[in-house]
Amino acid sequence: MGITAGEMAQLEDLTRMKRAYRRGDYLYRSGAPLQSLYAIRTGFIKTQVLHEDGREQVTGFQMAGEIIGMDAISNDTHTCNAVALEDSEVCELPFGKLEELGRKLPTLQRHLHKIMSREIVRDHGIMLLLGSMRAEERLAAFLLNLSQRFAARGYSPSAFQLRMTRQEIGNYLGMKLETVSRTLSQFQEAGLISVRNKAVEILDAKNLRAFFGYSASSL
Amino acid sequence: MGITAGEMAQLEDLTRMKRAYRRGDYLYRSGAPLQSLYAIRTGFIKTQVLHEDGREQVTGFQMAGEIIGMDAISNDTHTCNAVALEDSEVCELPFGKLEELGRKLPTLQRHLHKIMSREIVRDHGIMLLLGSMRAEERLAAFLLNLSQRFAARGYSPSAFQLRMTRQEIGNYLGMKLETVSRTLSQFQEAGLISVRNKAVEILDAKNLRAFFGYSASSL
DNA sequence: CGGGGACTTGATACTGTTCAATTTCCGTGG
DNA sequence: CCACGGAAATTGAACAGTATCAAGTCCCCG
Repeated sequence: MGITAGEMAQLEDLTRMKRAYRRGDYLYRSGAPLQSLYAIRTGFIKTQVLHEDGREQVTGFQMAGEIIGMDAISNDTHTCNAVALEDSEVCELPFGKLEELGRKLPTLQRHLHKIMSREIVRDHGIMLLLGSMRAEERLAAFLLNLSQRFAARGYSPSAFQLRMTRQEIGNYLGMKLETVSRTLSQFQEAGLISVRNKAVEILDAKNLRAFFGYSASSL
Repeated sequence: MGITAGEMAQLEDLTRMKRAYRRGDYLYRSGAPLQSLYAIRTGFIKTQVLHEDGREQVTGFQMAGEIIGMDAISNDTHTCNAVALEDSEVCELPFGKLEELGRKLPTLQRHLHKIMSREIVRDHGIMLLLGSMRAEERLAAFLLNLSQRFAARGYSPSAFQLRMTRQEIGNYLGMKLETVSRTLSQFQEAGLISVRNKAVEILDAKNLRAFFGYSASSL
């Protein structure tokens, strides 16, 4: 690929600036100028857009290995908030350097493009979910998506802790917290899952999956 | 910016491959390999994602000056369909060349990044709309967004033709075609708009805007 | 260990869907 | 160019899915 030692060093430099955030801390806020993209190392982050009238929409829950902040490239200004849902470690990737280095390293360039594209595809999946699924289906999709992402990181796909409140889940999925709670209880009664507060166990992934047609791949 | 004559020529080459599509033609289909991005010159395109169970979701209506196809970068495969809603002219921009040229022309590179980011921001706006607005608000937002985009292209912001059916509008906005129809009639009775089939006139943008808090900027 | 937020559950209200019946529009073929 | 036929749109009535309001419990943070 023609990566020189100097370039390699630059790339390493990019990932060295790790920073710790406490639960509730903001990585960035809507309106802040674009400085960096943020690569999550550990922890859990939520992103949310705000509406002038006070409404807000959670646009995603991000975990280790995921990169956020790309909304800011469009106008050199962040258009959403990013908040730590638990204590987290995050790498700041100065976007200017990323672009510059991308010009020298086609692999890096391509990688950046794929990451942005993946976000677009994910968003389309959520539009499908919000636009055409019922509450049960949305929640089933949500749980299976979490399950899959935990599995991909070496954690149990069947037992995990929710890092967000019912309110935040509901906001993300376009439903009220009471509906989230009721639907979780309903899944539990049906023997599909077991819930106790934030501890969730998926008992019957197959039938849970049946709730919304098929795979939870693109959330 | 240090653009050489040769590079300039390459850039021009990119935009030369214009192609005509008839109403109903597909620019690309879900599953097709990534070849190009598509810059719309004239006409109207809709993009839609498909779900295994047959459900589909319109993810956008695109018009002159807008670029689509970025969903395909993630996996080198398109994840949605793009269909011409009327006869249209579209430039194909071979993505490989775009990336290559981006390495030489920082301005082009930055431009591509902004376009992808803009799509992400737009999608977040739609998530907000789908997740937290009522039918009236969604439709008002939709009409004002169209109005604004027509205005930006030198057309009347107050009188225009819808290029899509009630079904397609409803699918995009997460509601049924009957609800779209009813809500349009309701807006008309309230003196906010005038509708006759696909011909829409916005009579009272101010009060229409009041329906959903504020600006239609990010749709 | 105290208190406030998070969660659960029930009863009721309401928005939007579904089903159905017409009407209108528009593209196609004669 | 007109007539035809199927698609698109409108409108009504009954129904379903969620939201809303409310009360009470549980958890966990400081």
